[in-house]
Amino acid sequence: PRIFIELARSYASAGLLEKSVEALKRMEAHGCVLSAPAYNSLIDAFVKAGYHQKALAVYRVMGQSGLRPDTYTFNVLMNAFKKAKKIDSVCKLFGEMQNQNCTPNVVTFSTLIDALCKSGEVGEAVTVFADMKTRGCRPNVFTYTSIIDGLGKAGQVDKAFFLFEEMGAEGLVANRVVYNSLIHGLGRTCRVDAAGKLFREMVSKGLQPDYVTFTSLVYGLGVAGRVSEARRMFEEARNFGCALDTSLYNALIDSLCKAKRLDEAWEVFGNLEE
RNA sequence: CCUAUUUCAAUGCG
Repeated sequence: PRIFIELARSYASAGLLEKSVEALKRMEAHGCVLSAPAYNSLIDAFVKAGYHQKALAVYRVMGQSGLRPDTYTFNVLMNAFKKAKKIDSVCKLFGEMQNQNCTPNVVTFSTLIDALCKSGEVGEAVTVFADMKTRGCRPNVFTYTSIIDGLGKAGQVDKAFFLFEEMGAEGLVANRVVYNSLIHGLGRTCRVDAAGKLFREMVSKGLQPDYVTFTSLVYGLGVAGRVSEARRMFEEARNFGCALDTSLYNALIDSLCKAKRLDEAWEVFGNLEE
């Protein structure tokens, strides 16, 4: 079945609906069972390629062939509409799956929470977050990252911090992405010292900071007007063996320009061209 | 773009 799914996914990434479904169905002629996971995989491939409508079309084909959509199916579709910024459709699907006695799992809740955060409804996200707990679904690191990021972007860094600590108390191990989210949130609100402290903390735990980490730190220092430190942090990235990404240069040049240190900005810009 | 993935979700830049 593996081969047919892979072939179907290839067609999907090229946006070919008919061909992909045909490839998937072909497995039955070869004695394989065409199951829900196979359809889910194909739907996901269309979502990843940005074809939300075609993903939905496959979902309908699935229903017509008598297969019940499962939790994964709904998760993939909710993610599709989240990416398309159709928050109403995400919520609708969430309700729909429960009408069909399909149980939401931690991915379902995480996706919903992330969708709400990204559409500016952080309050709603917090409600859902509390909801999932009372329904016996434990948030994981993905869930926490979404809500921490959402709160940070909404300027509610203190709440974000609170949840970060709650996460640790729940026995979940913070990874690089959570740290990055919180550091970014702190940087936006000029709380660079707290951001720096977290940076050291993540390093001491053996986590490898990446270009996202450093971009957030440099950007935060720049916004706070602490340009020399921004320059030093940029060098720090080099010391950590972090690839000097364009976004990192961007953050530094931005900081220098804001501080009217244009000569230095040009100089850095010159390094970028090589 | 970057990243990631072979059934699903999280951080960056433009």
